[in-house]
Amino acid sequence: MSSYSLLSSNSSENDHPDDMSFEIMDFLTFGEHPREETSARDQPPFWEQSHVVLQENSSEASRTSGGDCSKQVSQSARASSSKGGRMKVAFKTKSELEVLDDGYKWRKYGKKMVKNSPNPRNYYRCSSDGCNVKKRVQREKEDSRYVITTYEGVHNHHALLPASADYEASGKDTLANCFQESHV
DNA sequence: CGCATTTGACCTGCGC
DNA sequence: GCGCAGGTCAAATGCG
Repeated sequence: MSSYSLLSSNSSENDHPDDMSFEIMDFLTFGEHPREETSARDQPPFWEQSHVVLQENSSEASRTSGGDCSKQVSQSARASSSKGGRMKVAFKTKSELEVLDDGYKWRKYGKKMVKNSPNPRNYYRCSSDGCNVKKRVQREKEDSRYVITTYEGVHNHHALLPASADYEASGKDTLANCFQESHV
């Protein structure tokens, strides 16, 4: 896995540092852009939505994303089709939790210590039948407050958990909610 | 008891 | 061909 690298964060501004449950620091996409293929779907995964948003508003990302979720996007997405095949999305978040609630149910299937990092990498698979989307979660070595999450593949189903509705009611933040807010 | 997590073993790809 | 590193499997374990 050396076909990409995370963009460094340029942003030092933080509108609501004390309110932050996490910040979205970097966001990258890989492989085919799913928008054309999945345009018929009424509810694409949140990162696809955000990918579109961030690409279209790349220069405005940092100021359009400081909404109710108190999240901040410091760097916009970069698309690549060099690898072809499976869609990959990677982003860095500031969070105490490693597993951010994105509305899908994940099953952990592996954990590995990686070279050049004191933090282990965790491997998750979508637990829905027939959906082989995977994600890797690893804390950044320089600053373990940041979590690097890489999604691989595209869900062939809707979110298992009604994250938006449930968490809206409880006032709890989710990645999905944040991106929804950013989208407006 | 069923399901999720843990964790060591195994597999695979890549560089030398 | 060998060794290393990353990724996955699956038995053991824990928890609700």
